Amino acid sequence: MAKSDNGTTRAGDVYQRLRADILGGRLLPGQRLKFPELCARYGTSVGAAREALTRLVTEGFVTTQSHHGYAVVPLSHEDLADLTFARTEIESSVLRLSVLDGDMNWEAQLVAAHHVLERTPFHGPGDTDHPGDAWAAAHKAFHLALLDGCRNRRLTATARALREEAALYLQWSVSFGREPDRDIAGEHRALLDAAVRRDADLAARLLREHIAHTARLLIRGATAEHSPADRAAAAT
Amino acid sequence: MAKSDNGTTRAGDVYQRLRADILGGRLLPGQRLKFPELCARYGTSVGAAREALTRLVTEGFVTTQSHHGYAVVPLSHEDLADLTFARTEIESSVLRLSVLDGDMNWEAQLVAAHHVLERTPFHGPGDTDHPGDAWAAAHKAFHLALLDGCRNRRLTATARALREEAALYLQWSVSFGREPDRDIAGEHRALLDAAVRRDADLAARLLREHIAHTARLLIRGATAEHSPADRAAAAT
DNA sequence: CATCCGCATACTTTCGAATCTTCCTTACAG
DNA sequence: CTGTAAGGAAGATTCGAAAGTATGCGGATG
Repeated sequence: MAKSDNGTTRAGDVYQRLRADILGGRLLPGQRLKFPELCARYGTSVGAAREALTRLVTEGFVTTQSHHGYAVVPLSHEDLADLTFARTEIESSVLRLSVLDGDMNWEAQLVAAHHVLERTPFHGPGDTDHPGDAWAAAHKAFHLALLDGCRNRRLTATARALREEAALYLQWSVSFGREPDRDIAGEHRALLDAAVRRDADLAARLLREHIAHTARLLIRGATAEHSPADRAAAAT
Repeated sequence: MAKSDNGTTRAGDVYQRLRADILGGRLLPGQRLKFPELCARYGTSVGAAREALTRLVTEGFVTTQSHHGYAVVPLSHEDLADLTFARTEIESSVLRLSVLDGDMNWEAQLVAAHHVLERTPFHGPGDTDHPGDAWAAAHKAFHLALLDGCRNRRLTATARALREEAALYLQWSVSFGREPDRDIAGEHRALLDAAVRRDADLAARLLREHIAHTARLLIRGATAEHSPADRAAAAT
């Protein structure tokens, strides 16, 4: 939303590192963020940490209560459902607009992103449960490319923000188990086809299903094993 | 989005007052917000002002660039079009969900809000151009009541945030001129009827038109007379 | 034995001067 | 006259200790 002044200021620096640590799973959901710890961890003063935290609060990665400090936002099935539903609504709307508004350059970038995604192996080396980093990056790039045709800054911004939040859940999903009968690559190809053929309604519908499908897997995985909240509590 | 800790902390207090001053038109769009001025105006220290500003940035009321300070967000026709389009998309979606999900209590609150709106005179005492404060409040309450049936926190939060942003444009619209053939009260009544009759699609369509209609008036008024940006620049 | 009160501790919040960056003015050379 | 560089002023950012607030523990009381 706001093109924050990252990198050039101390506070912006801490903000980025803190954000990366939360999204990267190095800080656990629900974990309290105390100033003494933060200052030691990032080698800054209280003021800088405070500013970084207030930004993360408005982005939904951190919660706060007066005089009770800050904490990484806790994960819950309920919240995942809320987030997923919001995403299906907004992302599909934005995609529809994207397909209607997108110019040829958008199409080209989209095809390019899909090309990369298609040729990137799903699994990282060794791990057969989680998707590899390379695939995750290509996947994200493809979906952002899908939305990029939409001319409306506010809509694309909210869609992207929700996607970032969803990344938190992906990080903490115990098992990103693949359904045997699911064909993720096929879903992406179908999305690409609908977009290039300018079938906005079909594209929107496909995206709704795509998101809902992934969310179902996450919820099932989290329910089957320990919930993220449990793990966080245990590790604290 | 975040239930910020207003009121209980110093920074939260400044945040609220600053926000009210921007929305109330006491701070001009595009105006720079320098720390010495702010500290004098609100009787606080640099730190508190800074935190308030960072929050307003993420809400879209203030902009910032590294080492270049903060400023009230500048208004423009382009941005108004962007905002209006985002609102038609999101508010209509949320209203559809609201009509589908809302329970009897929601219905009751909605009817109550409409009752108040219907009996509040449009014009304040004297002024025949701008709507009166009482009407504006009732109008806002009615529209919020419309959206309140939606169970999804994120969607309702974004819809409300966009409405707040729109309030900024309303504040600075030179002439909220009424079209002779427009029947605002009738539009509201139609919205209420569709909602109570649970016709989600009709309600959504009516709301789209309602928002677009109002925005057209704003744009026309702003184009006819001085643009808000001009006035802000002149007054600076 | 359970409950309540007060104290000690840890943490959050606040402050404003010191530091650093940027922008504007002015002087100088080409 | 134009373009460039140095100096100065204005303002943004940073720091960390002081002040304020909650939490948890221990002892006293019913």
